Amino acid sequence: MIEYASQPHYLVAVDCIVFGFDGESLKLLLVKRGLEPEINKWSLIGGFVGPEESTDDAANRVLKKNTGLDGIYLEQFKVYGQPNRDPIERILSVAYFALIDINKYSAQLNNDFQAEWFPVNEKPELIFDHNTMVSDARKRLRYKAALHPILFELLPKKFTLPQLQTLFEEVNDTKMDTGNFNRKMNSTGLLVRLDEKDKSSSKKGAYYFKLNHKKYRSDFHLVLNLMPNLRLDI
Amino acid sequence: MIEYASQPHYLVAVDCIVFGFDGESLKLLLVKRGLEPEINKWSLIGGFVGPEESTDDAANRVLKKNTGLDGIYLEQFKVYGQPNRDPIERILSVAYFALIDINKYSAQLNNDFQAEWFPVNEKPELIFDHNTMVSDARKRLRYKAALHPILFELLPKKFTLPQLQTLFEEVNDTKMDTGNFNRKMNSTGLLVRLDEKDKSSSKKGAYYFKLNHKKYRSDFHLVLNLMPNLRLDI
DNA sequence: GCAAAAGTGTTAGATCTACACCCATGC
DNA sequence: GCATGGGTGTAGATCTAACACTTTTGC
Repeated sequence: MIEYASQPHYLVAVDCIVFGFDGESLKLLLVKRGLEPEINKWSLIGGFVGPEESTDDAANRVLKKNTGLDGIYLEQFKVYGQPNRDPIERILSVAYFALIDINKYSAQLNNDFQAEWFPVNEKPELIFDHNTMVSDARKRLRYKAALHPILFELLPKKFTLPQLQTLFEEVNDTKMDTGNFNRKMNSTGLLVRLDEKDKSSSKKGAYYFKLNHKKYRSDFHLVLNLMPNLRLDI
Repeated sequence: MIEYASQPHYLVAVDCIVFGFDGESLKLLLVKRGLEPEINKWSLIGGFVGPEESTDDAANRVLKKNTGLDGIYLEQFKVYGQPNRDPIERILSVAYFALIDINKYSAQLNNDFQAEWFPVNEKPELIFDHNTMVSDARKRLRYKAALHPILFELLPKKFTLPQLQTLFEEVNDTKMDTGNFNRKMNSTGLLVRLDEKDKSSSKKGAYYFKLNHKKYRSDFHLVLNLMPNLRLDI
């Protein structure tokens, strides 16, 4: 007869792949690890799951501690459960990806914690299986972003169509046709054009848009066809 | 300074939502639970994760034990990590959904284990949060099946277009236009028509098809548009 | 005026949807 | 011959991809 008491118990952690976007490239928030083994090496933001909290709670707590932010877009995407993924002791890690508005929060991040933003294609080597986690998270982000408008979570309140297109191109590692992109975005009803223009990157200037939050909430689960020729790994 | 030793350890389990299809309705494989608490109540197939195995290994082992089958289509989809989900002690559960060909394996299942197939809409109440798991698994199956040809995993070697359509309709809880469905399926290149017909459900008979395995493997990650007007929860 | 980025228009082709219509066969 | 489920055809609407074109404005 199987009983609970005779079964092995394990450490359980959460790790967060935190994405940001600075208008040019997709970025990743990494921290210098604060405990042995591999102390002071780059790692994902993570921590152990406490006895009174769910894994979601733990991920939010860890993010809050490292970024000062509440209410971040957070999505659990995979458990890493290989018995030997940590050299000291078995730890199961529940991985989350997080999307944050980099502009809003960068000041706090860089001062209060040993956190640093890296362009996603120029990240340092990470500890353990964190490199795999990042790779998996990028795939998952790509998948979700092709079907749902989650990338708006990465943008500031005001943004331009060229910025939005760059973001899509970064996430999908591809180039898109501007005409078709604009038409598609405008047809979703998710964008509200403002009168103001951003002239920082062109003479003509690009209109600022804001998100139609009502439409965003109501149509979030509607599957859009945001990327042509979609081929997705996961 | 945080150290591993001072952190809490938890039980970790896997639970499998096993789907089957008998040609008419989508089914769920459930077992009578074999340990306290809630012994002899209906539950998902599950078990504790052993010290030397990954969670994937554990899911495969548990499935093998309960179904006699190797090489089942298996996909991890969520961790259930609420601290109080089990009344005795905290257990984190890694949930997998599995797709199996019901015809091939039903004999073994029903004899050797206390396993039973239930139509997915007529399942009994399950223990703990297993009802939520089933509901989440159905959503995830729906999502994936709308974009990738995974439902073939549920079908026998030979199947007809009407059967396939019924399966899609069951999974998505909707009705589809036969003409459009057939055209779409044939255009994927995934089907190979056989000479034989199934006359069991009509006078004219429906051609049997088999899966083009090569195409299935090569195009698996290509995102198809298998369902119109898609709205997906997860 | 010219260069450069933003944004609009156009067009051929593909796909989608709804629905009408033929097919094969057991009774 | 007719009912029944299987399967095909078709026309209009919609969507797509590619690319040419216009707009704006700092220099």
